[in-house]
Amino acid sequence: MKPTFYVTTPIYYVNDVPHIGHAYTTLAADVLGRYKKLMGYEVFFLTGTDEHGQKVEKAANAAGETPIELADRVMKRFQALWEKLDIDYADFIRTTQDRHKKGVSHLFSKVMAQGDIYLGEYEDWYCTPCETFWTETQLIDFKCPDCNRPTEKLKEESYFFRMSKYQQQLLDHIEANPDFIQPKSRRNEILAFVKEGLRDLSVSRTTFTWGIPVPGNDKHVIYVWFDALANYITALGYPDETGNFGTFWPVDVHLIGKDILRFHTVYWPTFLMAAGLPLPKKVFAHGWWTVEGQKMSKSLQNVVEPNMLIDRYGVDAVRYFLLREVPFGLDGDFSHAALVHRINSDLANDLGNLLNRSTAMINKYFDGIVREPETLAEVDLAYRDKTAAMVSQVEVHMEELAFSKALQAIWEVVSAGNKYIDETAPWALAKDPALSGRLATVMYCVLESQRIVYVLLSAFMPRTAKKGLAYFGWDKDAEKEDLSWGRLASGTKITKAEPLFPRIEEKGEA
RNA sequence: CGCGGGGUGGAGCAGUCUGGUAGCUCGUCGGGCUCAUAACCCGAAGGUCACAGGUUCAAAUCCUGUCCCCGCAACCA
Repeated sequence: MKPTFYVTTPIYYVNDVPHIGHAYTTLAADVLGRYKKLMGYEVFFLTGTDEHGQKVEKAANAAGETPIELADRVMKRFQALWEKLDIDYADFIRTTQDRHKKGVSHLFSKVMAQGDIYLGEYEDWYCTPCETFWTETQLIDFKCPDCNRPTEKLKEESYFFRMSKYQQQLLDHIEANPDFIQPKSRRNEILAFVKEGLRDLSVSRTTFTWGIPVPGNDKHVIYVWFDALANYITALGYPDETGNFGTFWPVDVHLIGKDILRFHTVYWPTFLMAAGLPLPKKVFAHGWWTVEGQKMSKSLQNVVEPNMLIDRYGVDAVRYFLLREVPFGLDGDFSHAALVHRINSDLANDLGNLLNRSTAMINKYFDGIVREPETLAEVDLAYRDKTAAMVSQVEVHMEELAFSKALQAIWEVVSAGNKYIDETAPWALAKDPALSGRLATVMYCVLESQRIVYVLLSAFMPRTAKKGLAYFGWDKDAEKEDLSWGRLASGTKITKAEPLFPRIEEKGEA
């Protein structure tokens, strides 16, 4: 039986339209999923949309539509983007779907039945025009931090989740599982946070209706985070614990942005503990993108729109850039200049040009026919070993979700290929017919190394990899076995490659 | 003194745990090659490793203090 791998993105809130941040998380999940699939895993990759809550209700009212109309509309924009980004997800869950609502109700009832959800009330400061509750510490001069108008103290009936009860158990779990929360800096943050003490959490609202009703009390809707987080199991069929739930839970990794770390590493695990379910194996919080050095914000009008990027630069260039430019987990800066630079230098000059020069040579010297290599010389062996080492390095880096390092490891072999050509100087060998066997060997090595590069790249840049592999006679999906040296068959006819990534003339500013 | 991370050639980073020629990518300059998308390969210049003390034969690396930057600090999807 195949090993399994379950990876998720957050479900995106339909109050916002897709931007580069959403694309980033989803892309990372896609690459990880594709890589695991390549390595022989049965992969379940889940994404979706979060469609309940007061903000959606309000936004819909403002737009003169119903909440579900708004959700339908925005949800399609997410799906369209994922298609354009070549995102290969297995399931797309919406919190308004029946399967989800049933699962959430079940989870809520179960936790309540055992006494970990109780009815109480909380008292906070309410801003009537904003219809929002604020804690005392959030107020500025006892005025609403949003609109600066006076607030009044109001009591609201609410269901509470006994989160405090799970504080120690959660601490123990985090301490016993160093990889549970990554990167390490985030783990430390959460550890400090939990140590300060967990309060019980309000898990219902009565100020709006767009949500899943609390079982047995229609006046309340379930708190959006309780609702949203449960998607990770309802999509697997929970509460039915056979089927996908049995196969894929606990999840291998939840990929998230750093803004929602606490929900995933405090709330969600304690909900699961209360429900008696296993905890996620890993939660990884990646960083934020700034744009041209500035914080991305609607008011600055600098929100990067992924559709436009893809149209302008191509999907694989965007995929490559986002994962190569910045270590996963750290913040990074997006700029057109940096993107163009990556395309020209890494994709056109290094990767693309290597394919061109080598396919050009084999056509010039051997009419494009791959010949059986002779015994490998030292320089060939070093190159072959470096290629093999790359495969295991990529494995190590992918295990740590170090996408940038994985790509660097691949590019070391691409560079080694360019250097190898320089050192072996095939054009010199070609002048002496007696060296034809040697020339064939050099050609074989330079092509075979690249073939393996493209097999690995199939996780990162599926279209480019497909095009590249086609030159080596690969028309099927690459598999793990294709990563070993020597699978390029002699007799294969190789045509001269078209440029994979044409250089982009600089100065093309936004 | 709330907790945590960080300040290294023009830019972005590694190295700090386990002291001992300061490394990588990009940029700049010079050279080589000609198979290739004016691409590729080689070499050079450039840093008192935030600042001030201390420990040591020896400190970017350990200790103390100072300055500066950035996360987190509970109901926010």
